[in-house]
This record gives sequence, C-alpha cells and structure tokens, in this order.
Amino acid sequence: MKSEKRTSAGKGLVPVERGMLEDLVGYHVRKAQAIIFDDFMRAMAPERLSPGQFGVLVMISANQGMNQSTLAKALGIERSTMVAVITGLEKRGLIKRLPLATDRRANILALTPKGDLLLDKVKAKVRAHENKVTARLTADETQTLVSLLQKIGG
Amino acid sequence: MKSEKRTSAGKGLVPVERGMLEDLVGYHVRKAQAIIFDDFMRAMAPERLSPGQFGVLVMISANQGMNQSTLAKALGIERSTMVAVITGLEKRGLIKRLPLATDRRANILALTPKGDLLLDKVKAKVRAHENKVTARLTADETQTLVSLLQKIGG
DNA sequence: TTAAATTTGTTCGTCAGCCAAACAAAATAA
DNA sequence: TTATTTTGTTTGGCTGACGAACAAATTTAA
Repeated sequence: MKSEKRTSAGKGLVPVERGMLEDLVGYHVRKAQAIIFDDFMRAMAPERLSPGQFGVLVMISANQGMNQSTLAKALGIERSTMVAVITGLEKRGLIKRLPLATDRRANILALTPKGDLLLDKVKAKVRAHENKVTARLTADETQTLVSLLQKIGG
Repeated sequence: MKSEKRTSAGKGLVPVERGMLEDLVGYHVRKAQAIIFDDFMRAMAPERLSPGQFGVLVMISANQGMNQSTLAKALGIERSTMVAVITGLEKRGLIKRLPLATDRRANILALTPKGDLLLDKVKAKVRAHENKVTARLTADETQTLVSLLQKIGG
C-alpha cells in the first residue's frame, strides 16, 4: 500500500478548505441561489418554465397593458434581454404582443388563455417549491431572510 | 391632451405590481445575487476576475495539491464545467496544471507567483466590495443572513 | 493476473441569463 | 420643423452551468 491516497486533498479524508469564501455574503447568496434555481428547474421541467420566464408571466398577469420596456425596467434587465424572453413565450403561445393604438412602437403584453392556465398551475408548483427550499426555516426566519436580502446593495 | 399617458403602466406614474414574486425567497435571493455579482464584476474589472474565477483561486490557494475533480466537487459544479475555468486561468498565467507522479490522469492545481500576487490584491478588493454591498447591514445582521442562507435547500 | 468497473480530464452541444452597441421607426420636445 | 428621446430589435459577446460521450489511467473483483 502507498503511504497516502492521492493528494491527501483528493478523497473525502481531509475536509476541503474554503478560505475566505466562508466569510463572504456573496458566496453564500450565490450558493443559495444555485440550490433554489436548480430545484425550480427540476420542479418546473414538465412545464418547461424557467425562473425568469415564470417571473415574466407573473408580471404580465399582474400588470395589464404593460409594454416590454416597462417590464424590463421593473425586472432590472435590459430591453434587449427582454426580447428573446418575450419571443420565446410568444412562440409557445403563452403570451401575445398586442399593438397599442396610441403608440405604434410599443407592444402591449398579455397572457393568452393558455398562458393563464399554465400560470395558475405553475403558481401552485412554485409555492410547493418554495416550501421545500425553505423547509428548514420558520416563517419568521423566512421573513427575516427576505428583509435582510432587501438591505443588500443600495 | 390624451386622457392617460401610454398604458397607465407605462411611466413611473403607477407602481408596477410584482404579484406573488414579492413573497418568494427565490426572487429576493436572485435579486440580491444580481446586485452582488454586478458590483463584484465592476470592482474587479481591472483585474478581469469574475466571482467564479476568484473562488477557484481562493480554493487552490487554500488547498495544496488539489485536482480538478476535487475542486469541482467542493464548489458544487461539474468536472466538465471546471475545465474551461481552469484553462482560462492557466492561459493567463495565474495557475498551473502540474502532473501527479502517482496518478497520471490527474492534474494538480497550483497558483503561480503571478496568481498569488493577484489573489492578494484582489482579496483586499473583495473585502471592500463586501463591505459595500452589506453597508446597510450590521455585523449581526450579516451573520444572521449567512446563517439563514445556509439553511436553504437541504 | 486478467477482466470489469471506476475515475480523471476532456470535448461538444446546449441552455439560462445577461450586457452594450448600433439601428429604424415612431413619438415627443424644442 | 428639427432635434431628441423612446421602443423594439439584431448582433456579438460574456458568465456560468449541464449532460453525454470518450480515451487514458487506475482500481476493484473475479
């Protein structure tokens, strides 16, 4: 037998050192986000809906007559980024781009009946997904978490 | 004048409704992550180092003789994903792939002197970046935030 | 010791999500 | 009427990530 397996850091024998990463909020936020994103994608795989697409559907549903620019601004992304998202959902028949009589540049966004039905179904699944990823948090802790997250950045 | 500007949801007159998104931890984690990522990229633009690349450098520095598989596992990503990251850092002369005598399949990862210098400089910048994004949180709140984030998922 | 299984690094195709620059059409302001 | 701004768009590029498939090397089992 050889004195030691691999690199000593090779197996699960020695715990891997994370250095200063452990102290970084950014690292932990990133990790949590990855876990949540992954669970969302798996849960919503049958409906083929990503977190980003879900957000867009919710926003369109909650804001009648909104155009792409307004939606992009509200979600904090660029207009150019929004184009492909909207196009994708439109091609699947979940939303429509409607002409606005008073401004021929703008597209008014609206859910189709199909999109409305899908959103209802997905909303329930999203709640279940949320319950799952926050299962180890109390309601209070979840509220605290959200409050603290909202203090980040500005 | 026309009765109302645009779509009524068009300008900043009417606040945009976020529907159920406001209640979702996933939505807030995503938002915080975007803010932190953005600030990190801007702050580290001179060194052209992304959060992911920084994490890899920190891990290599803190774990001597580690191979790519171990690193990937520790960071929760696939081996195939790690390849491009390592290749990119190696091409910039920040790290090296070293042969391991006892296992000719494996690459031992190590920082070059250049990588070591850069990491030191960037670490200071990262701390400043952290202070900035958590500026509105007390030390206690930051610790609470990390603890709560760690409860997410499993 | 030989055959089977596993591990390591890799390539390739694919996806989510995002930005900035440039542009035409349309609307608004000067 | 002219200049400016807004809307949606295309294009090219970047970060970050998977899974399938594969050859070479190593380890395990028969």
